[in-house]
Amino acid sequence: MDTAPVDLLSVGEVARRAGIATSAVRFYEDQGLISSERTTGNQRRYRRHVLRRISLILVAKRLGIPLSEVAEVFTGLPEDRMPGKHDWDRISRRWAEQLRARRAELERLEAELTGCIGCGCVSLRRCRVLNPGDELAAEGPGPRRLLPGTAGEASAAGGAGGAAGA
Amino acid sequence: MDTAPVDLLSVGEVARRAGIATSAVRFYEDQGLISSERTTGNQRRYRRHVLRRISLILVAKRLGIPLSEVAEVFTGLPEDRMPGKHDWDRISRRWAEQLRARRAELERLEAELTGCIGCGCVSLRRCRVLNPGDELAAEGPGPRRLLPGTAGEASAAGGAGGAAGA
DNA sequence: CTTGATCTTCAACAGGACTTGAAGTCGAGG
DNA sequence: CCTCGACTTCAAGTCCTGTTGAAGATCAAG
Repeated sequence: MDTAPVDLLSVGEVARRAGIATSAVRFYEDQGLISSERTTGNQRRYRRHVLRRISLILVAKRLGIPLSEVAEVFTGLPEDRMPGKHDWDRISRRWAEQLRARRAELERLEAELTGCIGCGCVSLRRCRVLNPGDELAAEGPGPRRLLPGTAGEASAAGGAGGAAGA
Repeated sequence: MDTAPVDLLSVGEVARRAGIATSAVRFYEDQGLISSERTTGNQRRYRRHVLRRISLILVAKRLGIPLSEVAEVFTGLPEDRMPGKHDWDRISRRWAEQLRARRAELERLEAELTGCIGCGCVSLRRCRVLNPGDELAAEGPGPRRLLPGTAGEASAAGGAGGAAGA
């Protein structure tokens, strides 16, 4: 169904329509998330449907989902046509689940922390959350008891948190 | 109140008790989150209360709170004594609030996304979440309508992905 | 005093998602 | 044809939280 060659967009056009920088568009292409054809002069020309892909990328970004994951779900997408409702269904379900898990984790931490505010750990000793590791040091290394293996992950959220800004 | 000089810990000791790497201890000191005295031979010697500070840092880390924020709350802490219950109260309340906000944001996204799964955006056009920015491009740059001002922030957060895991 | 463990500093790397800059090319209007 | 803005590539920088390595000093025990 691609009929008119008119539908080809330059990188600047795509960037403008998607509301991102041209550098980002090129970056996404480098990452294999979108693709383009070239003019005789070696300039990129995108088909319209890259805009939908970029929308998906931006949704993922807001959700705090890494590009690698986006790349993964994109492998199931047809390269030559618009992703359809079925595709979006599949992807949104998958991401909603990830979101749910992340929220649950946050809820757990929140409960722990607020529980601790009013709790009995008056002297701060043996508090579950604080877990000084001083008197308790003998039990083995450090206060990681609450987040078993995944400690590394949370990291910045910053982004995700959506908070901070570039 | 500091009586015995016996209470001075080397970097290795602190690391072991806190359950982190010595490099991390030095890093925290570089960042001004903890402090030390030096022996005549220029080696670090920490007072016991740095362990509590490190505990706070680790809690923050689990919460996905950046070190810069930790540094901020630390400015209100006395340098020469153990942080007390009052301090911990203040800090935990503050962090709990941030957590709450983060969770709320996630819930909002989740609702949006799951709402979208079963919703009427059959053709994916004019979907709130997807918001192609194609037909709608005229309204100004891009699909950032849902995250009013902060869109740029997410940036790397490598960690941020927060979620996803390192 | 010697040995070996621990310590010192400083620089560089990791990785995620981009941005910025340099140096040069293309395309469209006049 | 000229010019200017938009485009090209590639390298390097940014932010964050550390880790790793190199080269050398110090500490505690024997």
